[in-house]
Amino acid sequence: MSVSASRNVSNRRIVARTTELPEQVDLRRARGRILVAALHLFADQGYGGTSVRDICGRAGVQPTTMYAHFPSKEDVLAELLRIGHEELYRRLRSALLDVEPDPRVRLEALVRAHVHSHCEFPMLAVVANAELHALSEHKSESILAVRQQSESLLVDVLERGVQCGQFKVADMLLTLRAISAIGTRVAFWYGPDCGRTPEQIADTFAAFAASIVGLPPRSG
Amino acid sequence: MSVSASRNVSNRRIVARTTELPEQVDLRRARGRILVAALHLFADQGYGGTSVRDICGRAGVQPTTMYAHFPSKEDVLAELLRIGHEELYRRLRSALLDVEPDPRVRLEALVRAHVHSHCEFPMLAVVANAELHALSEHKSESILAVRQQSESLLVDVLERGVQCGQFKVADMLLTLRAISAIGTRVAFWYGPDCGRTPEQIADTFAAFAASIVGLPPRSG
DNA sequence: GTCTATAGTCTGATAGAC
DNA sequence: GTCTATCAGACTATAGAC
Repeated sequence: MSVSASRNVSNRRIVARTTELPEQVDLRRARGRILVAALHLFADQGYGGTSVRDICGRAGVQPTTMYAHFPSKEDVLAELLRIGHEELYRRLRSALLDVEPDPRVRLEALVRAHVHSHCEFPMLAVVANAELHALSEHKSESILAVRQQSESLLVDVLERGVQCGQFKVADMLLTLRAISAIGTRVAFWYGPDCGRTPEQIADTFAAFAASIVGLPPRSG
Repeated sequence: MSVSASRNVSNRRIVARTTELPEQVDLRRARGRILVAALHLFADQGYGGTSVRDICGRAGVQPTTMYAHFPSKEDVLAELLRIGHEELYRRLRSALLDVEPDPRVRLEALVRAHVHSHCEFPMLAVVANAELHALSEHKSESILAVRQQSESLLVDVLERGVQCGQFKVADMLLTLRAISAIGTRVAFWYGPDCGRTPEQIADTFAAFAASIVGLPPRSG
C-alpha cells in the first residue's frame, strides 16, 4: 500500500471504529452500554462536545438511567480513563514478566505492548490521552499515578540498559518522550485499513526504539 | 535536571503558557485579543469546553464584538487552525531552502524546524493537533490540504534518501508516522521549566530521526 | 466597533411514579 | 432500574441603540 493511500485526509482525530472495552463489560446491561457509547462519542467529539443526551441516546437509555449508574457525566469519563490507564499498565507490566531480563529485549517488549494495546483499544487510548484535561484535578490524581507507573517501567528499562553499557542515552527525558510519542500516536492513526497489521507496526516501532538508544539493527 | 522532576504530573494537556501568535496580530485591537484568548482557552479546555463568554471575558470584549469579527465560534477556531498549520508549513519549507540538498541534512532540518515551531507556539500546535475534529468537514478542507503539504515535505526527503541509498526505510508510512509523532508531541510536554532548550531538543530529536532511517551517529 | 438586552435552544442534573 | 416530565442555568447567536 502506498503512503498517500493510507494517510488520513479527514478531520477526524481517530481513524479506528473499534469501541471494545478491555474489561468484562456486559453490553446487555445499561452500565456497559453507557460506557461504550460514551467512549465512542468522547473519542469522536471530545468530552466537552458530547452531551448527556448524546450518550444516553446512543446507549438506548434515558438520562435518569445514566445518573443511576454514575454520579455525573464527569464520572463516566473518569471510569473510562481509569480502565484505559490500568489496562495499558497491566499489559506493559505483563510484557516485562514474559521476557528475559536483557535490556534490549525488555525495551522492545514494552514498545510492542504499547503498540498492541493502542491498536486493540484505539478509542480508549485516544480518550485517555486527549481528554484527561477535562477531569477535575481531584478525580485525575489516581489516574495520573497509574500513568506515572507506566512511564516508570520504560524509565527503569532505559536506565538499566545504560548501566549495562548496552544503551547510549544522552538525555533520559528526551529519550522517554520520543519513544512514548511514537507509541502514543498509534491510537490516532491506526485503522484496519492502514495496510499494516499491529504485529508489523509493533515490530517496526520496536526497532525504531532500539535504534534511538543506539543499538544496531538486529541481524535478519 | 532529573527525569522525574520534569515529568508532567498535572492533568493539564499542555505545560507551556506561551500564547503568542506567529502572525502580526495587534493585541490592542479586539480581533487580536479574541484570537489570543480563544487560543489559550481552546488549548486548555478544548473547543467544546470553552464558551463564547469565556473567550470574550478573557479578551475583555462583549460577545457582540466577537460576532462583529467572526461569523461564529467555529470560525474563530478555523482561523487559529489556519494560522497554526500555515505557520508550520512555512517554517518547514523555509528550513529546506536554507540547507544543502543532502538527505540527512534535510531530514535533520525538517525535524529541527518542527521542534522549534512547537516550542515557540505550543498552544497553537496543541490546538492544531487536538481540536481539528471540532471543525465541520467543509471548513477543515483547506486546513487539511496544508497539513498534507507539510507531510509531503518529509515524505519527499525520506524518498530521496532511500533513492540515494543513504536511508534504510523498510516502511515509508511507519517511518513518517514515527518521526512526525516525536515532533508533534513536543507541543504537549515542552515548557520553559523542562530543563532543555528548544535547541537541545531539536538536536536530540534530529539525531533520533537520523537513527530511525538507519544513519550512524554523527561524529562528535 | 462596541455596547445592553434578550431570543430561543440546549445543558447537566433531579423529582417522583412504577 | 427505568421511565416521563421538568428545573434552573448556560449556551450560541442576534436585535437595535450609539
